[in-house]
Amino acid sequence: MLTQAAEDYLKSIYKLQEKGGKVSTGILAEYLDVKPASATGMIKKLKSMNLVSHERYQGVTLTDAGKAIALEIIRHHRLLELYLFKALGVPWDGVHEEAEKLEHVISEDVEARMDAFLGYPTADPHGSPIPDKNGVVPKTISIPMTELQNGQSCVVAEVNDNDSALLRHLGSFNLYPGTAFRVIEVAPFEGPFTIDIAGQQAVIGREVAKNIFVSNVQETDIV
Amino acid sequence: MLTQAAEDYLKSIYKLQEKGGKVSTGILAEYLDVKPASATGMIKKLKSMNLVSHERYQGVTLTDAGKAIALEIIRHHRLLELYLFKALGVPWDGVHEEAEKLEHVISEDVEARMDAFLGYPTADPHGSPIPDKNGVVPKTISIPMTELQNGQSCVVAEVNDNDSALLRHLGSFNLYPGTAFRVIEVAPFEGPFTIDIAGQQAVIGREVAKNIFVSNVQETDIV
DNA sequence: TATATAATTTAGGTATACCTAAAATAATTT
DNA sequence: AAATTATTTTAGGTATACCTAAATTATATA
Repeated sequence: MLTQAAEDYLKSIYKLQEKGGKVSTGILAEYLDVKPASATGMIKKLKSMNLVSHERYQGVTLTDAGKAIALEIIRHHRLLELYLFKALGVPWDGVHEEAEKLEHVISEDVEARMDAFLGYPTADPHGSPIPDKNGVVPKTISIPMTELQNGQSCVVAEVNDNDSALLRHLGSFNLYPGTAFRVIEVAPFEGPFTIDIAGQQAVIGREVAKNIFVSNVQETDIV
Repeated sequence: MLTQAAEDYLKSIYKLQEKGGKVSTGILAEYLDVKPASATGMIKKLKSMNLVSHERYQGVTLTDAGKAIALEIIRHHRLLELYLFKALGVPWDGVHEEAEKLEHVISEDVEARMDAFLGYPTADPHGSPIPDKNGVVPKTISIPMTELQNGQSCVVAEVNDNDSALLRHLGSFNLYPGTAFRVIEVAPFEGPFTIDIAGQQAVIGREVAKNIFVSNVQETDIV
């Protein structure tokens, strides 16, 4: 069994790898809120276990074995989030923190039972895909809300899950994955978005919109 | 926040204190499967936090603060066991091990939600009392099954929860808390018990019977 | 290209919680 | 009471995972 810290490193490397290019020691350290020297140490340890590849000053990459573990932890995390949300009614801005602790201790058996209870879901409460037991991640096609134009309608596909206050804010507008809305107006000069959600108007600032990803984008006639 | 190890020590001291008299370093170490020297170290640490009282060579006692924490952990554990059993269908011989890990990471919020889901229960799947939020332990009146006489009927109140194989064995006879049975015959010379459970006969050895505690004992006419 | 800046790694230190082996203390037996 | 045995504690060591500070290596600027 890996330590919790090692699991967190693998998970973080995976997420950073997904987001963008090279995962440097510094980026990884910042993401995990530790000092670069600590990241160097853990990278050496993970390398000795053949879970990551690493050349000095060149950044880290997950090996197949490391990626499999990372995906397993992410699966635990996202299934737990959805379970807490659906079965116990934990608000969506609280599930992340809770799952962060549980993901390291839940057994495969309990996970399978939650999976069955939830009907083998493919996305967590924030819209993030849940990898299956074999580490296959369901594909989701979505674009940042910031790319939307006047008059376009769409459905919320996914939102960033790492900011509780933001999630509460989005919740107050009902901006959950699955919710449809239409862009009434994008203010010029990178301004805020005025949108229509089920007949209600809402103004969404650009910084907030950056955290929202949408799908099913369609041109609509202005009513 | 206490470390997981410290919480386990407090919980163990509480349980050993319940069972019998003085909790010595050696007894505690054996119970936790660590060396006596390790127990000495942790006792010193807990004493410095005013969670236990300890005089060299005299055994440990929980302070009020230590007892409160011990009861909180035990509450977590037993609520989790019942939740896993009822909500997720985990077999009763598996819930202990699972709860052992979860009890240290579950939040008060999630615990309160499980408590409500379960209807504020007072006993776990093995019949052990669940302390309430204030640390009050529901009183249970029960006697060891080994004290039963021919012809007496009773209800299973509690069974020892620390042996999976035993629990599976009891489960195969339906000997769960709440199940009623009648003693048909106690074999002489400390022999096994022949009992009647819902019309089915079963033979329960003495070593097994020592792990079963019963209540509502009544004399019955032999039919 | 030389120098300044930034990123990374090494070296050495902290805290937790375990270990073994030896010393100290208590309890039991002769 | 003395000697043996058992228990407990001290002393010193291991592994994990973090830290700071200094040294190294790479990158950017003059």
